[in-house]
Amino acid sequence: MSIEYAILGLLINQPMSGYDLKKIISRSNTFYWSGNNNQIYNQLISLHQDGFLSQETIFQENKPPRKIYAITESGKEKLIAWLRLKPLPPERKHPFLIQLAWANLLSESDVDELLAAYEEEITTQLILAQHQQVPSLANEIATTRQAFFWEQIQKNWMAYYRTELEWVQSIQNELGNKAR
Amino acid sequence: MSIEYAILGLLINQPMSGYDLKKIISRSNTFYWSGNNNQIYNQLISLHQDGFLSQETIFQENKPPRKIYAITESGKEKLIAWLRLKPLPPERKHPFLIQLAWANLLSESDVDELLAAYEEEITTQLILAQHQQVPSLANEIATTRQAFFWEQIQKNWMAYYRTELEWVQSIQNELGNKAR
DNA sequence: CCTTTCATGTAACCTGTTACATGATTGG
DNA sequence: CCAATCATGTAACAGGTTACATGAAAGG
Repeated sequence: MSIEYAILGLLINQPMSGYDLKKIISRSNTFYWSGNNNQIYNQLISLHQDGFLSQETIFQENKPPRKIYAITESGKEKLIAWLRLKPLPPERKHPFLIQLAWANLLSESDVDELLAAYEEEITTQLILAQHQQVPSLANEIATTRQAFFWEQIQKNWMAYYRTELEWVQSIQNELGNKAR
Repeated sequence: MSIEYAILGLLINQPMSGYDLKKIISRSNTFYWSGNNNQIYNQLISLHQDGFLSQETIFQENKPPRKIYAITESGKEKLIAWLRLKPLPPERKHPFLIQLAWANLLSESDVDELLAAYEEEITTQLILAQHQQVPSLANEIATTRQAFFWEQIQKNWMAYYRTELEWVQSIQNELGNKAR
């Protein structure tokens, strides 16, 4: 469960409410979660209970009160200990590959449509990734070192989608050269 | 839930038991599932109940009986209908990117270690993908058209890991050029 | 002797998703 | 007037994982 650490990391830059975290997480695609309530609010409560976060409630006029969470020393230690762990390999769920695996059951034109639809889908994702703003930079750049790492993350997503796009286009080319 | 369709697809090539499916699914990395019992056996039962699979029990000497499942006409229709659906974008879980996002909290040598560990991890995955055998080809090649699609799937995995590897190596280069 | 293979199945659990609920305020 | 924003929270469910259980046979 690394959403736990994404939360701790975001709270290093500045204290925030669950609502703020939810917005950042659901709007970025670096954090691949939907940013749903259940996970974030429950995670905050349990991190708070375990002393990794402190919490302060701020009452506002005409608006619901905000619960602001800040990371504690032990929270920081927990985060840093995790950061040093051997990285896990990335996981991919790729239902389109399952579709392709039995695409021989489809007509040529159906396959063409499938490939075109996938190409479009990835193109959209690539454009979204290009305009993706780095959340931490949106507020205050912590250090140039952090900015460097965030750049690398964005590069990773771009390279990922570009590879996927080139792949589907190469299939289209090969099919085009053979028959049509 | 596309494991459902992975099962239907595998059973198009030939009738099989849950045990056989489990082996194929857990040994290939095209199918990203662990191939655990719960999902496969339950899925088989529910597909059978809905008439998408037929089932026959074969008793053996000195071995437990096998339940052989075969795809029915309506199962084939279900599969083909799904194959024609607009493909979903691939999903990635990439905890290493979350680690990198706050890698500025680590020392330079810790970061170097992290990157080296990730590079090694991906290299291993790449080698595994190279030696990965296509399950359907292992038995009988259905058509050259299917063989073509399976090749593309393997290419996708290879390109995926190669991109990831080049990415991490480019970070190592940039860090190396700056400081050391 | 211990592990693996064959073959099916159950139980408990974790992660994550969608949908719902409240209730005031702002904007098109 | 309807939708979105602010802000927290609950409930139900889907998808997937690990671990356990059985019991015989084969292999190192």
